[in-house]
Amino acid sequence: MQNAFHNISTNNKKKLLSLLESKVTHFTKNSSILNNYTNENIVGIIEEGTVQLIKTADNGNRTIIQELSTNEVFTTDVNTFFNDTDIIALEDSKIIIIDYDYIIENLDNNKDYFNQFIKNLFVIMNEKILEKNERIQILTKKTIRNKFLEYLNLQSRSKGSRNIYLPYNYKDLADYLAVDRTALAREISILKKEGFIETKGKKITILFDKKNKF
Amino acid sequence: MQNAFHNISTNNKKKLLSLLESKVTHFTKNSSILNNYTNENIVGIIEEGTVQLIKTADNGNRTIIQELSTNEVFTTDVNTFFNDTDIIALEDSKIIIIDYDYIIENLDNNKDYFNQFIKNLFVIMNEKILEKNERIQILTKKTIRNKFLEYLNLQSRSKGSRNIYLPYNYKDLADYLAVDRTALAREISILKKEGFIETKGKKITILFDKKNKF
DNA sequence: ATATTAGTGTTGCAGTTGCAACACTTTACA
DNA sequence: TGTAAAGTGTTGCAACTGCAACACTAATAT
Repeated sequence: MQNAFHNISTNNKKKLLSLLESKVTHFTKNSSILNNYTNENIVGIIEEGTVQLIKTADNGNRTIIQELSTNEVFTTDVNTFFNDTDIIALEDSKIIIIDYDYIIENLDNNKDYFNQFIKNLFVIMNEKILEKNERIQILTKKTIRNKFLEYLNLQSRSKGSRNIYLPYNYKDLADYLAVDRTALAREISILKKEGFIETKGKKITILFDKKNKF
Repeated sequence: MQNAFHNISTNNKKKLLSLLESKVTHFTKNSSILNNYTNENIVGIIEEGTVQLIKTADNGNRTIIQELSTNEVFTTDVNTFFNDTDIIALEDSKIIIIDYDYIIENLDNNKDYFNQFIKNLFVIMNEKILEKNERIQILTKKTIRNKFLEYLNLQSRSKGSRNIYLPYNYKDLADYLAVDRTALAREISILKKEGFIETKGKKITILFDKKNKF
């Protein structure tokens, strides 16, 4: 994921943040970031710490949608988040909060560092769109088996390898695929018995796959 | 959805498109747009006609992910689309094709019309992200009932009304929720019997909803 | 006006999934 | 180091869902 301040000097970063009237806000561990900005669209950039986008299910289970660290960006929208969704600081964090409208208003600006920042945000937004497309592509598959295989396909494709290293644990994978963890374990077990895949901890190897001609 | 040429005069639009070395390409009915751009990231803007983002399921069923008309924007990525996804012209269409990289490269440019264009694209990209977040929020619900109720909640919330007018038919709604049409019909039928909702054609009325205190 | 096609609603059934309960392993940390 | 907490794998079962088959209605075209 692109860094929002890629190719921007520390000095210019300061100028930029002052131009955008951004505020660096401290959030203590486990505090809610979203609660403070329910009436405006903001762009948040993690300066220090870790932040999690969390959704609380009907039964009270909380699942992590996304985890963001230093220099990563999140955007919020008044209409998107409510009730069951929140953004919380996983540890004490410093977050740069920018009013979305300030960015739009400053687009006429012709300062070098601002243009670089916009360029970066552009790349980041595009990345986010494509990332979400991928997730939707997976979620629209109708069985756990197909969701999981689609996940493997996309990973394998983007890495150009039949070996996939899970970036998180199986519990989180189940959350990402929006399925029950134990049901996923069952399907993975079946796929192994069928000789489709091999697993060793978080390494999954696709043995063969007719669809993608492995 | 924001128009990509919002607040840009016809004359400046021409200058802009020439600056970005965009090409207006004609696509005949049912022809594939994506096939022609497998090796580059493009931004497409519909000048005339209608375009559909189509996904072909394992069983051969084709479902429409998105339908775009005049002035609407789509972006593609080399890594995102393959095999089962395509963008096709629903009717003879003129499409403005811009190389994604050209937009990025021109961000240093300080022409008014270019800044306005970037501003528009920015708004569009943000809209798309939030739209996709909504869909993901729905798709991660585990039952048809909950997917449908989440859809109703989001619609009702954004319109500020208990009356929801489906923008498409029940078949397409099922596709959007990624569930079987007849199974959705069954759930809707149950919700009606339970007195949760009332339907009259494409108008759905939420009668009461504990969660959102109607 | 009528034939054809597209959309809608119902239901049985088989296959899939969530959930609960459990055993076991790994990790975190006092 | 030992103990609690977190993660993993298995299985039975009830609930949910996709699919097929069907009837009916609405829209469209000739």
